[in-house]
Amino acid sequence: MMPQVPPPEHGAQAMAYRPVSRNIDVPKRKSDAVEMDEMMAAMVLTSLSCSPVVQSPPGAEANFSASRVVSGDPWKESGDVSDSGSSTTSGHWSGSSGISTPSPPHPQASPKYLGDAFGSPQTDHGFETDPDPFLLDEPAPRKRKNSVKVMYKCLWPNCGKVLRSIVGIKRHVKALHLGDTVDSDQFKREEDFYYTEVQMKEESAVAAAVPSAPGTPTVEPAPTPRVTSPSLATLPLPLSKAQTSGPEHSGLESPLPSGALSKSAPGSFWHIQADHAYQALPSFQIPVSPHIYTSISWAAAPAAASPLSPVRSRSLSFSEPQPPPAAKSHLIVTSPPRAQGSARKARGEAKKCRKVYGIEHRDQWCTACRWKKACQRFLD
DNA sequence: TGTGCCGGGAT
DNA sequence: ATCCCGGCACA
Repeated sequence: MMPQVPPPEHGAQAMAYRPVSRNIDVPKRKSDAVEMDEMMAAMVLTSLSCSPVVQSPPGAEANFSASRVVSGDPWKESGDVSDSGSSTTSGHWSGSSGISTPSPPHPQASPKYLGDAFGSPQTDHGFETDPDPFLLDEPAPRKRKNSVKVMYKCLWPNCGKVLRSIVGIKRHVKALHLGDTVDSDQFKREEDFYYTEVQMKEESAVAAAVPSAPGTPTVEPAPTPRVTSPSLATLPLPLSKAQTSGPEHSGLESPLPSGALSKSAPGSFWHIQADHAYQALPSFQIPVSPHIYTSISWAAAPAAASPLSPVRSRSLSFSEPQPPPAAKSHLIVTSPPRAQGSARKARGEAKKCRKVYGIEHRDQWCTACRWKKACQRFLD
């Protein structure tokens, strides 16, 4: 897990990682204002029609930030885009990422995607829906009914695919019909000729969109202006999440939204609050790690444990001594049949402050240890 | 015997 | 609430 120093030749790619720069990026590529407007309209529409609930789902987010992942700061990104408590829903993260993770390392749009479009004509009953993540769980109730939504229909013979976003449709055209020569300048704008704008009622649009949602682990966000490397879209999320704690991002940490901090708080944060775990929330100092293990990484672990662990252990090196999941589950299993009525806690195996720091460094102990209370730093 | 920590006292 | 310690249970 090397720090993703942006290799020079990929500079352009890595630059488009965040919404901000995206906006900057777009106008640069689109010279005429009209198209720009369409673009903006599409984006506005999509964002409007997307409730926070929709945005937060990791699946969407995961894919969404695909290109940004390159920049190696997905955690923060997630905070940016939707700071709704995604950390508690970590299960989702793992789940969806688990599905999308095993991305074939092909630099093309996912093979199945292509295969579908070409191989099975039946997919084009005129309404194959936008495989963009928004519809993943677009909560219909949130929609403003009767509002008209602009959709984009592919005009390619026998295709008729309808997408919500202009970007999506362009991408579709490019990827499927023009061949994935996305970067070549000659096709740069050609895709514009292969789609048309369609106005449809929000409701029907949704109806069209939703059905495809459940089964398909889709891989692409509508408003992604970057078409360059579809494969990126399948980057495993947990991985990126794990990266957050890595020192390699330390430079980016300062602008972190506080929300993200409190939830994910990469190492840099908790040792600021050196010690009062005992009375204060343990989540700020070292004890945080166990919580992270259980609530986040743990959930993600089954699917992506191995890639995670190295990073994790590095960032959480303080709590290294304890083997997270094993210890936890063990605890759960054994605790119910707790020893004879005594409320006394079975002595933990984990090292405690005393052992770790020694009596001579008592000042480094956690407060609990200093007060002869149950250690809060090295929980069992 | 050293250690972890409960229970409770002092401030 | 914070700090401290006697004393017990455990390894």
